[in-house]
Order: sequence, then C-alpha cells, then structure tokens
Amino acid sequence: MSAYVISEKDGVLRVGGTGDFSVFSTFDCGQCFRFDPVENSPYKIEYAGVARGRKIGFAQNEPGEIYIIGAAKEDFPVWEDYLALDVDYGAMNEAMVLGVPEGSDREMMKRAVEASRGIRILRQDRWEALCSFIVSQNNNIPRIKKIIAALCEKYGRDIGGAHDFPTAESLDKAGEEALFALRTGFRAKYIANAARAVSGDAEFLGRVAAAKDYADAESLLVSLKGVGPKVAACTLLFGFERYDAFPVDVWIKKVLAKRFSEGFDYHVFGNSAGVAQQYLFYFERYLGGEDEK
DNA sequence: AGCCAGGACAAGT
DNA sequence: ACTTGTCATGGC
Repeated sequence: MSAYVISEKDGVLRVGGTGDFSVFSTFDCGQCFRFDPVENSPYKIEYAGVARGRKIGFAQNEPGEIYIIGAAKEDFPVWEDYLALDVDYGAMNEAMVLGVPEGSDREMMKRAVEASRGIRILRQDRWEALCSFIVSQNNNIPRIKKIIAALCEKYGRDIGGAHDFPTAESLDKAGEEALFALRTGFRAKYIANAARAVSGDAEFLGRVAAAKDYADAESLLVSLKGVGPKVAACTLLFGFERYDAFPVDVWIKKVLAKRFSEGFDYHVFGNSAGVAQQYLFYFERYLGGEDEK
C-alpha cells in the first residue's frame, strides 16, 4: 500500500498513489475542527489548518493523488501517519458491510460506504481530541470551530501566522473563568477540570492508550467530569485510533432509527465500528436530507 | 422567534 | 435502571 509517487515543488508535495483518499470528505466530515476550505484555491478542493503543531494544507484535483501544502519531502511520514494513508480501508469497508446481516440493513450500509468513500479517520492529538469533544457537547459544528479557534488563538503556542492547539498545562493555567470568557458556556468547568487532570498526571492519557478493553479506556475518560460515553467514544476514535469506538449522537440516532431495522446492533461492525459510524454520520448529516424515507 | 446542536449531570421516578 | 429538567451560547 505504499507505492507513493512523491514530488516536491515550492513547498508543495504532490503525492500519487493515494487510492480513493478524499480530501473533501475527510476534512468536511466533522471529525476535526481546525481545518477550513480555502476560498479561490487553485485546486479543486483545498483545506488549510493546523495539525501536528504545524500549519498545513491538503488539496486535491482528482482521485488517486493529493497535494500537501507547506511540507517538504522528509515530512511525508508525518502526514502519511496523520492522514492514516497506511490503513487498508478497502478491507475495513468490506468487513463492516459483511458484518451486517443480509437484507435491507446490509444494502443500507453499502450505500453509506459508497457515499463516504475516501473518508479517513485522522490520527489526531490525544489531548486535542479530548478537549475538542468536550467543547462539542450540546453544540453545533460551526460554533465548536469558533470556540476552538478562540482557545488556540489565546492559549496556543504561536507557530507563525497560526497557533497550535493549547496544551493541557496552558488551559489549566488559564483557569475556568478565562475559559468561560471565551463563550464556552457550561463547558468551561469541564475543560478546566480535564486540563487539570491531564496536566497534573503525565501518565493519564498513556493509561487510556494502554487500556486493552474498550470499557477500560472508556471508564478512565468518563471519570473526568463532563466526559460521558459519547465524548469518550469520539476521543477514543479520533485521538486513540480505537476503531471499536462507536459515538452515538443525535445524527447517529436519527440514521439508525430512520434507515435500519429496529433492534439493529452496531456491534455487528466489530472492530470497524468507529469507521462505520463516521460513514453513517457523514451520510446522514450531509446527504441525508435528500431522500427522506 | 424559536428550535436545536457530534451531551452530561443531577434529581426524580 | 430509565426519564426529565437544566445548563450557555449562537447557528440557522
């Protein structure tokens, strides 16, 4: 899977051999909050933002190739990892469809997989994922992005024309009142609490990562005030590569109720449940309104 | 204008 | 073990 054709020109990497990877669906599917589409881009699709402590852009004109903007050739492994280009999604897609009992549910899942083709679960920073999804609770995506932008602007390290995601230490120092002032609302105390827990215990996130069973990883996260099953699942899926996590939000409830048979159990997706969830979220959130049942 | 958002918590059945 | 009201804010 690593037959990439990489060339570099003026700080832009062109990477060929990326299969069905889609810059658009990957960065527009609601998993990350620090990327925005670039207006008047010379590319068909371009998203710019901050990841892995750097300003970075990803662009695409056609399937099978992408552009990494603001990167050198030797940086490629970093972005290969971030974009999860090394993960075999073909196999996962097949497995998650075959996991569903034959019939209308399986046909429905095929549709979702096809509509979402090219989405990759990004390997995001652990703390950033935890903190971001605490912010996400009972909130909408545009406002989540706005709040996170404000957090980064005010408390993130300056990386030249942008700011990195603030460390747990810096948010702990900022304190609840300052976080509330950034319009985080009732989440301010949760963010402050998590920042204190993570900065005060250097091993905390490591223990979460080391937990073998999903239930163990979840219970560690849920021990934080303001982190419930949904936020924990998102944190584990997007920050800890736990594809067995299946975050259930209002959109997932909707798509399951509307398009799957009663009593459908997501556990049939097995170790690809998280990816399946992201497909279903994308399908319903962005495409769902078009064919009401 | 009012409903709702990638929910969690506490109090009440 | 389930159900309900509450929490801040602003997008649409």
